[in-house]
Amino acid sequence: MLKNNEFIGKLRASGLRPTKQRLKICDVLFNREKTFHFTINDLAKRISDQLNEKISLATIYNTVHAFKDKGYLKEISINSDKSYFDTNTANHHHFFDEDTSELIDCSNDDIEDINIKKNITGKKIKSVEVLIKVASDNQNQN
Amino acid sequence: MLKNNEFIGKLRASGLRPTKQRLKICDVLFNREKTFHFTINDLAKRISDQLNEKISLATIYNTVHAFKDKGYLKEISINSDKSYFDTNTANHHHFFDEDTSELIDCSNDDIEDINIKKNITGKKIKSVEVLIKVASDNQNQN
DNA sequence: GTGTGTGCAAAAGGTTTGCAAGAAA
DNA sequence: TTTCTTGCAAACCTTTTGCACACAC
Repeated sequence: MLKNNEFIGKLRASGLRPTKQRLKICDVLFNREKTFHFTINDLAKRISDQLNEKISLATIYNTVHAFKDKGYLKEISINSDKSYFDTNTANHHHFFDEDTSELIDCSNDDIEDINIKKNITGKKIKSVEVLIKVASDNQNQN
Repeated sequence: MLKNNEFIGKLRASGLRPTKQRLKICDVLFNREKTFHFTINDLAKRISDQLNEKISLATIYNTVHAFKDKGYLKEISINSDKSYFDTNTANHHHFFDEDTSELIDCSNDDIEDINIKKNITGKKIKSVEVLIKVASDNQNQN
């Protein structure tokens, strides 16, 4: 259970001023036990529901991007439409439930090592992400 | 090297009328040796460059979605912004070059089998996609 | 002729930007 | 006081939609 002081320290250490808005966003994002998967809209909704307060969308976008750049959030690739973020920045994979558009973590231990035999000249592998799309048995494939 | 007649047959077989526009799009998409990775914009640009002709964006979107639904194209998940499509509909994976935003095929043979030990109750796996992000050695990680 | 497809322009959704006012250092 | 941050509204980009006209059958 993280506290405001810890957030302030973390923000300062990253060169980000600990503003009221950023601390609120920290509270919603990181003051929890389980990983949080969200879109910007989810986050905005949580902020207004949970804190009964509004933070401008522009600020939320700013902050989420700043947090992502600083490595506190991870962006996840799902089919187009919107961006998904993840408070779990460890190396891991995802299930995407097509019925509900929900993301579920899949730890590295749940997938056997991925061994890539091909490589691209002059390029270095930055990340390997596995996305497993699931749906109820009677749904169509994407 | 596919010909117009083959396209007409394929379209008919899928319940799609072989219109002038669809045949042009087929020509750009499938009349080639190598896999083609594209965004809608890429495709629109190719059409106007290569055929010196314009097809309305709405029609291009319609057609690409129809082709995807019929299984002639595959949609690929990259970080948000726009949709990428692939003329290679076989089961395979991708490298994404962060420097150039280019996609490169990675055949199934280039990756050892992916063994998923976890499963989601009541859900069936629809697809497993591996995205390997690469960049020049001196680039930042995403 | 009937039903499908096309193209335009407008709308919609998510995201970014410019800028003035406000808060942190 | 200087610099960074916020918030609004407008702009932007990709994608979708409504509708009249055109084309395939």
